[in-house]
Amino acid sequence: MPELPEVEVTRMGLAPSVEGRRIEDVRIRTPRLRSPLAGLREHLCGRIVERLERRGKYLIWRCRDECACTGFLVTHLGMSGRWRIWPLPAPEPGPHDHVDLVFSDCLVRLTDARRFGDMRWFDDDPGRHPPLNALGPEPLDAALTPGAFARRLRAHRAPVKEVLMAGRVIAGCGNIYACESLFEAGIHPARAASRISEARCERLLAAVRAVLERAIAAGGSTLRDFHGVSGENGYFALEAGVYGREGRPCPRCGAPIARIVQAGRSTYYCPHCQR
DNA sequence: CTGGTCACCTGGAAGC
DNA sequence: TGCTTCCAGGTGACCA
Repeated sequence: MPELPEVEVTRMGLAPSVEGRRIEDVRIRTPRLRSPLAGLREHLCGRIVERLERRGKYLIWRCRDECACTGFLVTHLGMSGRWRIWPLPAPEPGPHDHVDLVFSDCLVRLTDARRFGDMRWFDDDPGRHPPLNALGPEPLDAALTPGAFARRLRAHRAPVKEVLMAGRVIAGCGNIYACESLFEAGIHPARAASRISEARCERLLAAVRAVLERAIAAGGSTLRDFHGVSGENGYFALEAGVYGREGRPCPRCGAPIARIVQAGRSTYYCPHCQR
């Protein structure tokens, strides 16, 4: 379900209900998602969620206990995960409701049909450990300069679409936003990253930022089945330029959108506008 | 290091 | 209607 904008929208939705609040109980109904969930209850019960942060597509729940001892819950929504807030008493959990974090007056529930999501505990800064330590810089962080982005991007010979999606040059760009950003920047997805001029790399960074910011402002509703933390319906508020539009006319030039497969994933692009 | 392939899961849509 | 096939927002292990 989620790429960076959906995770950021989720973070903003959850934060007011969890920040500064004590986790009274943790209910785990599934032995494992990507990682085993055993032990999470012991780590989380009684802790206070100090801050909810985001890194790429990961949420980082910074927690402390009564002794001001800090720890970190790192969660990922995989392909189909979502968090939802329920006031107490919450409805009975369904078959894909794997975890509840219970607070004094509400609970937040992780639902994930495909179970590609993840929850892991870290006793120290998760940014120093896999998987976060392999992530590239945050695309929306102003500290990332166009020059630095160009240098990093051009160090790779792989197709630029694959480099964007791998998350090592820049974090958080999944399949949809990688496609849309390349369309916006007029760059062919199969072009070797190393063969993109510095000027066009800079245009790509601007495109990535514009596309992500637009999606966040729209409430993450680029994904057809994205739901907010209160369950509000996902609807395509942002029409994709190319994603999922194979054979339909390019919004810029009218040429039919093409689909190719890169690294096992569908890539959509305009063969006329993207070079 | 690189690129390719596959595995992890379920459910929805499309095709017959 | 019902069965089969394909496809899906992500990651990471493994192999040449």
